[in-house]
Amino acid sequence: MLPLLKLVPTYKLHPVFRVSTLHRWVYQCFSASTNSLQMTSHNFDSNKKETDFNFLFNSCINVNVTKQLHALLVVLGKSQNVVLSTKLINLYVTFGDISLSRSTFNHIHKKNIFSWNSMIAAYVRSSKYHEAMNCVNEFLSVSDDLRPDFYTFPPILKACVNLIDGKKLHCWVLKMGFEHDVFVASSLINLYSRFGVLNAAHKVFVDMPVRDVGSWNAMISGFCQNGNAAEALGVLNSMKVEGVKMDTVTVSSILPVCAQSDDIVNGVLIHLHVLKHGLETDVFVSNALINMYSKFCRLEDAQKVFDHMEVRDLVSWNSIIAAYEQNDDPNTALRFFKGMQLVGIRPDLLTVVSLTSIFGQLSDQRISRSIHGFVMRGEWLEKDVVIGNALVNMYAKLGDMNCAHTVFEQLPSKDTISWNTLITGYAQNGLASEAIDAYNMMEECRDITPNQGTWVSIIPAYSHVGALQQGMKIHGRLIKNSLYLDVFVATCLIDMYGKCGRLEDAMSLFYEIPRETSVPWNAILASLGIHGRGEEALQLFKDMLAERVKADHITFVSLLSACSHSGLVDEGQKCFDIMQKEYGIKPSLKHYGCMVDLLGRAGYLEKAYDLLNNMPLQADASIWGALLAACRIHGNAELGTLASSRLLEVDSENVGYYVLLSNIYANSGKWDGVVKVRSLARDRGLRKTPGWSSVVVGSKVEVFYTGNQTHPKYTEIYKELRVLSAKMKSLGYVPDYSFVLQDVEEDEKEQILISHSERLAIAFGIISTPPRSPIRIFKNLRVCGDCHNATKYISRITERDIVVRDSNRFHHFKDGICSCDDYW
DNA sequence: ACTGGTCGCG
Repeated sequence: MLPLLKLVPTYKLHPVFRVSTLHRWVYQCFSASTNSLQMTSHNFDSNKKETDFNFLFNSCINVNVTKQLHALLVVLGKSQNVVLSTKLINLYVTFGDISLSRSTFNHIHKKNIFSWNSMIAAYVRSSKYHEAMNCVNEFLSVSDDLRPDFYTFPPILKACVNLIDGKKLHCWVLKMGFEHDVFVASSLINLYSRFGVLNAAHKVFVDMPVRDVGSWNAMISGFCQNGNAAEALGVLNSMKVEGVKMDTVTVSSILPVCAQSDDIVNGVLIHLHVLKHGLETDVFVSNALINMYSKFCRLEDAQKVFDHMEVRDLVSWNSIIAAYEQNDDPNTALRFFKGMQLVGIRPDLLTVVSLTSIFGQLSDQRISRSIHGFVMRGEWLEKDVVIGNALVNMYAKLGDMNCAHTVFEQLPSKDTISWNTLITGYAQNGLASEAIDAYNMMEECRDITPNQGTWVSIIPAYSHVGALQQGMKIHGRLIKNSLYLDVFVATCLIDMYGKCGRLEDAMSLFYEIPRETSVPWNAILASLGIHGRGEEALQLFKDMLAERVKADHITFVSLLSACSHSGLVDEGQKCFDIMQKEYGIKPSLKHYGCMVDLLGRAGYLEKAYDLLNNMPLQADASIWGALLAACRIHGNAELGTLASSRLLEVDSENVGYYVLLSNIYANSGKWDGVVKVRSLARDRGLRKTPGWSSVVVGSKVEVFYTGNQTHPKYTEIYKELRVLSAKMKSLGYVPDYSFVLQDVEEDEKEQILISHSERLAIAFGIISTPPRSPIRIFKNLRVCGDCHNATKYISRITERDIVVRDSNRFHHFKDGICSCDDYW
């Protein structure tokens, strides 16, 4: 007869009121004199049955009280008693002292199956899986008369660390006929789920003649942890059909699935179930609720759950801290961290991971360094890679890639995420070629396999420098394993094709991939925008709505900038309105920037200025910059002066603005203004962001910095530029010195214009590629106005199509004409 | 007397 359902007494923990009983007792035994100790032992009837000791065992609340009880049992001559010793083994491991469990176990002369089971389980409970397996082997070799029973298997199955052993154990279970025991079968389900063999797990599950809520939970969590949300919810549903009610475990494994599959309806329904059945007093449940609401960005709900908790553990605090940290509120997160310290809960590794992210967001250099020190002192770097990865990420967020790289180098072990973090750090700090170098080094490591995270960090780096060939190589590699269908990877590829001027390739990829979320739509809308195809962007937006894809704030940034690049003022205005009225999206600085740009470019300078003045947010440099650029196009020196003075208040470091202002003055003949701006720039000792341009020749990306004279082809490049310059002048080109800020003689100014990075890159492209082939240039800043003009002439003289992508948009030069004229 | 299934990081 198979043991199917058993009533199992679970180990109840120690009612506190009994503590005093034991203390009084132990006090009588030990704190008094030797005589009274003996007297007490005499008084205590040593023939008492084992169950008479229960109240003492129930009174043990920590390892010290347990030791006292242990000593008492020794005095009473009970140290050989297998029942009492087994209880001690379990108590010691409950309080985290596995070595005391072991020595207690060793002292038992006649070990029985109960004591072996407890010892094996004790190792598993303290995550010493290797020792647990050793103990099993010891058990099999030492005792001839004892056989494992169905209590032995669940812990062993849990300790199993590879699938091959798992399958052997499964055979063993079958041979001994334990496969229908609820606990053993649930453990098998759990084992197969851990190794991702869900069909095997599911087979064990369906073959079970009797299932308790634990078996359902094992199956559900198996699907959950392998990311099969639909199947998990399916099992949950049949559980409901069979009339089994969700318990705290079910709820805490299903809630993360709701978050993962963006299923807020089910999430809230489950929360209602929790409230109806009073499950919210369980810490696991409340913690899972906090995490779920955090993923849905519903911080009020997360906090409500947190506030109502009666008992909060480390995970609760970590969860609420991470909730605010993940939703860009580092200050509140920090307040909760302080609250946690106040109630005396010690931070663990994950707390520190959140803290690094918080300080990265707060961009506080000093505290960031102190947390680095804290990690080093605790030698936490050795404990887990995640903490090191978090530090690399923190320094990257602070823009300090030197420190990030140093920490990275010091990591005792590096995983794929370490590399991804480093690559992303370089890429997001505009150091694309360093990102590419890091990626190439990563490819050389044999034990590191790139994953989705790698692609989404390296592809943008390639598109940043216009390395179309390399990007396409990755695309080809991803087609082999279908990862290009991953929405995030595909979106990067779309963005890359867009930014590299291959709009058609971007479009065809877009139509190949799943489009249920706004993410790929936003990318393709932005691509259309920088190519000046505003009408098509608006049409695609209509398609997006027809396919019931929800537009978000990024959609509107893409859309507004598309309108702005194509001069679609009314349409842009309309988008701005429906964004607020129909979607309830509060415009951010980016949206206002697009609108100022849109109105300003089209010549509605006053309207743009009004909007800027009346917006509820503090204008930043990019918005004043947009207004200033518009003033330059339309030659409005007054407003331009005003904009630039405000601009220099918020960002006096960016030399580009001085150039713009000087250019405005020069165009309106205000030469004293030009002089003033130049001396201002000189006095501030401006170090400008190094401008660079890149050009792809063959499969190699060549990068040129302004004034770069170290390139191996330097002589030929400058020779070509001088030849071109003479031809350009004969066609009517006049250098525009207002783009030169330095106070030098005219011929030197011409030399400076000639050494602009975009000019060097174009010249290098001309001398390195066959005649009349097209040239693609990338520039990290905006193209200089004089270079823009010069490139028109160059395209005519050399009969080449020249495509220049700068930080703002595409410029397509063909036969002396550019696709856009408002180049600033 | 001993057994299974639950929450948090980049």
